Amino acid sequence: MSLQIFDTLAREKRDFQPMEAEKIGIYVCGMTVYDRCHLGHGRVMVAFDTVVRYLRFRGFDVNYVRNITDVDDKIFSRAAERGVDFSELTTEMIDFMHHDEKKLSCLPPNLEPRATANIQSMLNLIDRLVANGAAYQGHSGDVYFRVSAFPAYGKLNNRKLDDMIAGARIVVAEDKENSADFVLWKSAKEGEVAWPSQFGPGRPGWHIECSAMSMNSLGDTFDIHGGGPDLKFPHHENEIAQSEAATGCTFARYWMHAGAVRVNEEKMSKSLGNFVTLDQLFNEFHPEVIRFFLLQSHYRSAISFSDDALTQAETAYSRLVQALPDELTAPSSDAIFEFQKFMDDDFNTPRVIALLFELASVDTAESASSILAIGRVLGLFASKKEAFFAQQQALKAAKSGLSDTAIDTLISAREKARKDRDFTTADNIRDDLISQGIVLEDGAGGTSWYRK
RNA sequence: GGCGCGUUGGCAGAGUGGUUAUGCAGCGGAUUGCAAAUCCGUGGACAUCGGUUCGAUUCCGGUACGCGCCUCCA
Repeated sequence: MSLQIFDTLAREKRDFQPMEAEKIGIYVCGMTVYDRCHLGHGRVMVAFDTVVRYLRFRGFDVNYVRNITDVDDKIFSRAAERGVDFSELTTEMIDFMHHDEKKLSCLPPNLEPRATANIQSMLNLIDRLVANGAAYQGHSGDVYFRVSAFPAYGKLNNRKLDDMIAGARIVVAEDKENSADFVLWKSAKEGEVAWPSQFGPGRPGWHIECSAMSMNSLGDTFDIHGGGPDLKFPHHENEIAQSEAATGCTFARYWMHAGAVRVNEEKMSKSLGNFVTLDQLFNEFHPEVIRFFLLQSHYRSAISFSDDALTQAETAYSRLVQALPDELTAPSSDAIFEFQKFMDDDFNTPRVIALLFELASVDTAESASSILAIGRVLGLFASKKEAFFAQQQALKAAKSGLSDTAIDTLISAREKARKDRDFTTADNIRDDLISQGIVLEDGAGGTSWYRK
């Protein structure tokens, strides 16, 4: 069986053949650290974490690199607003990011190169581009990539240069030769954060860091390059241009892009202001539920976020957790085979989740272990059954107006009424509790309750 | 204007040229003082028009609607 990956550049599923038989290099564009991560970031984290986990399950030695963009105008202006040094802001946001991804059960990348630590590599790369005519310095001191020097420009996005210029909404800087040329090095104005360079003091353009850092860590050509949907253009197109113009080699062999997260039919984004941060979500839902919610859709399709959708996911996921075994024994080889078949088809996690439910309807130790074994490859079931439900209940208790002791008191009163065969009173108490999210269960050993 | 994607049952969401996706919700039953949970069972779908085909939700083409990118955004 071969693994198929949808390659954005080829615009179709391709058999995955790594450069080396056992080793895979994957580079994912990470966060610009000036604010908290939102669900869209979470989706990219979870999507590529799942890809990496599965490739490792498949026996590959995966070198997962994800950069941190800690040089950026938004960072500088946010830091200035707060009156702090920009590195203070980025350090704080990086901590938050690590905290968030850990909660989502994302494994840390093997390497997290930071732009600030790689300025010299970027300058070296720009040097090569200037030397071979693919870049030039304008009168303003800014250094630009010369798009006309790279005939394949637009190949990732299936765009022609002429079309792009016609529809361009960008203001053309006077010292660009071509409006599609993009900046590699921005010269610093008075008071701006700057690094010294052969082009004068300044800061790198947005795209160059990923070319420099990916080639640094994985080589001129590597297997997979991934990122969020909004990076396809211009970021990844420009990465290809500047990397391939410098090296003459194919840059990334497979391109993977996650789908957007939507809110009310619109993309969740910083500019629309319709985002919800992961941190906010963690106050409402167990992080495993959020991961499950993301995995319920295929990584490439758009996913609509709503409280209701997450609540549905919570119900569904809880049922799977309920079906987990106390300890892992041998899973069903048929189930593992099916799992691999679905995942080999461009990481079809929704189909795998359907399989988990099919397994959950079979009440055997083998199928219960299959659920756990398969789910773990997807990064699910990080908490044990009891811990999961306890954490979930704690989350709900924090939002509830009723304390545990108040509930216990009401339940005792109801018990007394039931003993007296006063079912009207007993049912009134129960209905009252249900309206406050407390569900009672009368079992053989007495009444238990949980928060819904 | 250019490039691209989507439209599946109440909702979410896979997939397939002829056969049950799956989940949530609903309905019926078992169970229960009544419930809840659980278990069993069950109805319900492929935007629209045309083409190819013995047969299309699935392939091809048109239309409508929605969305994304072309500007910072994962």
